Amino acid sequence: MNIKIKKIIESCLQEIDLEDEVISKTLSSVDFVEVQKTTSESHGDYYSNIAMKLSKFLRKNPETIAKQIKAIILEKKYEQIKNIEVKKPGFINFFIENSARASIVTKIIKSKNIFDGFKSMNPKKIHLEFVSANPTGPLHVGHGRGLIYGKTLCSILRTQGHDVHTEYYVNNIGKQIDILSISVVLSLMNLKKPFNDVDIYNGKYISTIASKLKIKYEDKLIPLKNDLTKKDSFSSFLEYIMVNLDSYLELRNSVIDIIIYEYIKIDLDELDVVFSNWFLESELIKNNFVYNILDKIKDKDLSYLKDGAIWFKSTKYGDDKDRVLVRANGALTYFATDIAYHSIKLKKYDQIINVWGSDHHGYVPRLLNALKGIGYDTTKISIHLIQFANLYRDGEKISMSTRSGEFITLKSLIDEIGSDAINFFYIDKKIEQHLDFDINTALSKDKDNPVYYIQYAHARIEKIKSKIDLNKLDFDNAQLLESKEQALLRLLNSYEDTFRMAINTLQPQMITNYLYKLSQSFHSYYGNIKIIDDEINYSRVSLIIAIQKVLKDGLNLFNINAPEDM
RNA sequence: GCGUCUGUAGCUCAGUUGGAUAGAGCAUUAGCUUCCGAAGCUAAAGGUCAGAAGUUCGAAUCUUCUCAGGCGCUCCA
Repeated sequence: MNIKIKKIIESCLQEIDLEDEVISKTLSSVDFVEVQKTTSESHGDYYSNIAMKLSKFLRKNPETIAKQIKAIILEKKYEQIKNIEVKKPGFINFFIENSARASIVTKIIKSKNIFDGFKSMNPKKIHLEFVSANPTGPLHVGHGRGLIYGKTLCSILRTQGHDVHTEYYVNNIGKQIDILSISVVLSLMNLKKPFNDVDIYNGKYISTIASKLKIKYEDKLIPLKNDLTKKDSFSSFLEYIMVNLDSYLELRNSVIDIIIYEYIKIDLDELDVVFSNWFLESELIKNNFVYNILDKIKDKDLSYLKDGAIWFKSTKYGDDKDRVLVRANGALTYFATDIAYHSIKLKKYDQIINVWGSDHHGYVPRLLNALKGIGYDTTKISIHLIQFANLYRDGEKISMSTRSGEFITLKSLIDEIGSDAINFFYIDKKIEQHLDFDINTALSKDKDNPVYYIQYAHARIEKIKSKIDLNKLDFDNAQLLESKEQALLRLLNSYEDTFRMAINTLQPQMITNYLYKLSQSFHSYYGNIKIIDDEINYSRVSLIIAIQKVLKDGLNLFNINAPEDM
């Protein structure tokens, strides 16, 4: 409808005597004529600010221009336009006919899925990486936000018809993994020992993993115990193990496998998250890929050798200092393998999206500059940085440190509040916004809890449907003249604009906010207007069926249940 | 110190990309059950959009500065 009005205005402008110069300056730009939904009923359904924009060029009062435009449009008598008003600075407000407004009801009811109209004109091959938590323990609540946001992006992008490949990047090598493995070793040897250079992991899962590996490794470790007791730094301990336990690498891989298959994947299953691929960081080294990339960097004169390490010249791009690619001990940094990983993605995909914690933000320019330096088009990469989420219970903030083992696992949170609440609350705020996640709210069964409130609207409508004969369904907009009905129709008419904006800008919270508003409007309607009275008003039934459909398809986009009874 | 994100009602947050009188929920106050699910509805009250300057017909939104908070500034990942 707003496109129709836009066209009407455009054709109307032809009739105003604009100078050629003005025409070329204005009409040539596609979006010069703007038509938008009004925020208040008293301003009609749509408005345009065209008169204000033109006043600059015409050097005329915007209000007189607006009146001129109004007169021309009214003269032509468009059937869907009921009235036009000109307000204060020069707004032109359009009031459309009830029939035009109400047509959205049948349109929604007839549609298969309300998101069907959102297909992209040019579907892309998109690589979407999210979670990618280090396999050093089960997922905890701190991973939840990135996880849910990532999977929601996936749904949204697939709704648009993109070919989305989801990937979990597994950091299965590096210092943290050694710390983890040694933590298990210590548990296997029943050795409690603080190191002076690093904190070990000591969550309950460490001993669980140790018990699984006991039979295989205990005998091999016992002979080493005497010597190991004397090592009081982590590095010397690790070195001794690597020299004297020839199956250390095997043990390390077993630990990672257990964590991935018996913890992380189980947690992901609970939330119906399935990755297209699990990409192992070690694969980048196995086939020499990283070293080829390092050669490329060297060829571009972007790296140098100093103190036994290879450094990337990131100061050249404004970084505070240069950054290490290969450590003096020959080990690759995360930075080095990540450059390689992204170069693979860049070769195979049209667009790359990484969902990362905002604590990585300082790292982003470094990575992009390295990739740009060796000739890649980094505009294909977008990195979504997620701010931290804090959990609250009974008004108290719950701490979550992985290392101490005192964290709350994601699984225990799912068990407590259910996946619907998880799926909702983690995306209900803008990602740049710090998120306070209140467990009490998620558990409450009233208006305090938006998930419940939306689901309740859905269930209420279902209940009404169950009481009537749906074969008699009929729709006549003349039956919907109550102000609350008009408000609902206005809201339904805005779903396409809202959802399109949400989808194009990848902001799911715009959709959840809309669903909440729609539910609110419905509950108010329900509380004040009888739908089943002595006589059933089937137009009203049609209206609420349309509402229910929007609620259902909206909830389903986020993998949230739309219960028929609760 | 440098970088980055944030600052909107007592609290938690929206705000359709620069539009008209800034909106919800919670909390507070006052109402509504012979009636489709009260898990709800109807009201009231609550604001210097952190502050200042600028851009323009028009700013919570854009620019600059100041203040406050989170995060980052490892040969960690």
